[in-house]
Amino acid sequence: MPSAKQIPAYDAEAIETKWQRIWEETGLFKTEEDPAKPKRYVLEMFPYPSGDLHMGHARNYAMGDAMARQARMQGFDVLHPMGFDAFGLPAENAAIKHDTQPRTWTEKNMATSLATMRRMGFSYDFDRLVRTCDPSYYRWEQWLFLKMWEKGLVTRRTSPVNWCPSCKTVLANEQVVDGVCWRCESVPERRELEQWYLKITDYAQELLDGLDELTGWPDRVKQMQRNWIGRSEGANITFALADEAGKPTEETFTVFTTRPDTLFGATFFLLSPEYPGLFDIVAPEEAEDVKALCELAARTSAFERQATEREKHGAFTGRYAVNPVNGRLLPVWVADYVLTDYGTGAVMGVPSGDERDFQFARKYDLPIPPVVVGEDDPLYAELKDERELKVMDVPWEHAMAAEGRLVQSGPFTGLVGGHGSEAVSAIIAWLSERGLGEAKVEWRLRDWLISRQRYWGTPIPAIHCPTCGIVPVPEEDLPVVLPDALDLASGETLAECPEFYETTCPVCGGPARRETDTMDTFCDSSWYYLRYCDPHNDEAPFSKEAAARWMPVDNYIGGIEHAILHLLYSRFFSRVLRDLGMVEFSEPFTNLLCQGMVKDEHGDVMSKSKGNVVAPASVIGPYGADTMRMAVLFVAPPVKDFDWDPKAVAGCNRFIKRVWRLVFELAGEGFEAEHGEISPEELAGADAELNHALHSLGLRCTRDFERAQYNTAISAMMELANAATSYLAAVGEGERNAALMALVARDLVAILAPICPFVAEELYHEALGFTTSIYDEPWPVFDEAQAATEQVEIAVQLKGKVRARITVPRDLAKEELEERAIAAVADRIAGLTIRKVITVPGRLVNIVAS
RNA sequence: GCCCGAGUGGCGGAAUGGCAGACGCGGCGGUCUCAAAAACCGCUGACCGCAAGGUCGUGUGAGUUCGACUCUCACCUCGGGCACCA
Repeated sequence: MPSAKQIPAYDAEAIETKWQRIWEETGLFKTEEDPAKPKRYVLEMFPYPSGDLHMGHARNYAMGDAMARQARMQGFDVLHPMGFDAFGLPAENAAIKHDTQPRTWTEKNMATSLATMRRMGFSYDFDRLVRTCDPSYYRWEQWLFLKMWEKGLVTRRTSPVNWCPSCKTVLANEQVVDGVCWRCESVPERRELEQWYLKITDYAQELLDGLDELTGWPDRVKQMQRNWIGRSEGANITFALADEAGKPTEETFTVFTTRPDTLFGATFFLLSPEYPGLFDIVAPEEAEDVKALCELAARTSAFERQATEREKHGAFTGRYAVNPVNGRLLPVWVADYVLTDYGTGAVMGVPSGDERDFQFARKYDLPIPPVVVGEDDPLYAELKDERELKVMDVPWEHAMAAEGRLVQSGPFTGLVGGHGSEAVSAIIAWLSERGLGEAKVEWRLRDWLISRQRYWGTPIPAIHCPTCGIVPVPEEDLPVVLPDALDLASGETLAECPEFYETTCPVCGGPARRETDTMDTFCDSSWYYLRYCDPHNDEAPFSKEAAARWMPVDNYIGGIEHAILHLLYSRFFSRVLRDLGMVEFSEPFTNLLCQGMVKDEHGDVMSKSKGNVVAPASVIGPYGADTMRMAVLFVAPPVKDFDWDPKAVAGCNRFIKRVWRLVFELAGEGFEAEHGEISPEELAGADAELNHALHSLGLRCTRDFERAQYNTAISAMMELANAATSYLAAVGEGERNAALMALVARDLVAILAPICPFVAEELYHEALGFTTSIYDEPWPVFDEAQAATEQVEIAVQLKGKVRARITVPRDLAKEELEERAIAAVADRIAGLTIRKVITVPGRLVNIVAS
């Protein structure tokens, strides 16, 4: 018999401190490395240690921890590691500001963040902590760089780059967001610099194709990567420069176009202001104009120059190109809207087929002959019959159809044009036969610029020798250690630190200079997930066996802001490592969950400058970590943004306190003392109802865990608590089924455990009387058969509208069910003929009568 | 301009083509209390009705279906990605 046992008060802080200590002492969350168990690799994106963790981290890690803890209970060998993305510019800037060292600042922040992680009860295996600023880590990054170099994936070249004047370093293409530096929002300058690149473009097609296999990734992210990679199919077409007499010379230009079908509509020819050898072809009398235009382009920022609304500027070169398809002479112009680093830097001007060319033609009064007429054009019908129109007969107002039939296009007139159309193939074939062009694919993706002119990063392992050129640092000399104690506050850089850069050439032994650029921090985060598999290896970045055991990551969780940068770079690194024979897979992350942002009460992004940041500590203090964890998971589905709501937090705290009392009440003298055989078929009334609730809600909750829908998993727990509360209210103390109550109590605690670990562990011990950890308890088994009730409510519909509800035995025969349903609505269908009866067993009967 | 998402009560949000609004917040009423807080119980989409009950209702309009928040088409609004990329 359950006794009137005194229920202790719920003291979150005491409980949480206690279990945090015990879990650490017993090493409960060390990775087991038990090959008999199936593996599960649960990973949250590691933080940049810029201070303490914020709400976004708390939400991210609460999800990962729920996943890892549940997987463990389900019998998986779980790898759930954590680390720090510890190199980066904010540390250096903070060090300059406070006259300290980046390492000191970073160490302090890592310690603070670690304390918060422990306080939150995240079940990380801290023995595997990885910090990218440790030589034991970046040594292997330098090693990987050397391997890539050997493979020909590292290049050093001079090209126009984005230089951030405030960060005093170059930026990767991906790091210029909306025309400004992703970090400090200053406008980058365009500079011609020699820099280090990784040839990610070698993998462009594969990175694009691989997206189709990633069924566990959100479509949104895959779409963003597709946009970023930007594959365009078209053709390269050769145009010859004309001589004085208008005859083709030996000098040619190649243009890339996605619309070769509009070739007959070309009326001018364009070169970019940076086109190599431009001034060799400019006619002397036009040189001044062209020069002015090039200077204007050089003065304009890259972002401004690429703004869609910007007015186009051009200058005539005084020369003509020959359209290979009809011999027409096209004036060659220089235009500032032509990009130098996409395609060939030369473009054919088709004003009727391209909005930009159209604007240009209107401004400089160039002809605009239509070549594609759309279906809705009045000319279209005429065209289908005649198949030919006189050149220049059609006014320019008919321009700008993306798809339609070709006009004024010689032998191709009448063909269907548009992207990937028959006209495109026909013209490419025609050009190919004559050696004037070929099909070509272009990419928006550029090679990854990885060198940074900053101190706090992984040194690039290269040496500049006056005799031998640029040579790699020999493997045995790794790591190239980043020196401590530069006087950053006075502006000292690696390039001014002879202790660092003075060295000898590994080839000739002569005096040489060490490379003083460091690597982009995104290199650090492109392979850290592999290091976790084998974090203490000092022979290799990781062993093949360890990678084979744990990779790929089964569940990767992090913010959408990494959709392009980090997630694309990591996919690239994985493929390189595969081609180096170090791993067997191509895709590093099987399932990806991008959690939404936590915003403030008014829907604004939390930021220090706005002063609207809610610190995790402000919730953990008054309510405890369990409440904090539940709140960030309950308020919204994982992928959605949510606005921080203190009321919702209080609601979660109320629920935890309710469960606390409820479990003590249900558990009686403890699980062992109370539990006994329960024969489901003998349960009746309230007992049967409670048992049904346990199994149906347990199933729902389990399924919601599996699809990472924590908000609905929690509501299933709440419903189970409600069912148990109703049971206690409805059944007198002497009538209660103690065994059933003990079972409900144990299972409720078990399903709560992944989300609220502290209170679950405490209840498991103190209310239910267990002595082992709840994380050694298997996930409860819920039974489909017991989830079903004997009586079911059936909706009776008339033509799809619910008109009555009847309660019948679950296994009632179809005929009888329909009979009863018809009887229930007899007065409504009196005088009508029943045309059809649709029955969905256990749910509804729909009667169609007229 | 191109490409993705998303529109459901006062709010956050639930619903394998089958009883819309689970669960929570808030609100209203009650129990307990000298009182308040806490806790607990009940009600809570809109409109009509004393009530039984009825009508309407998932951004708008059409369609498919016995039946549509769910599928199809068009449109509106919001959010996101790409963008002088030829």
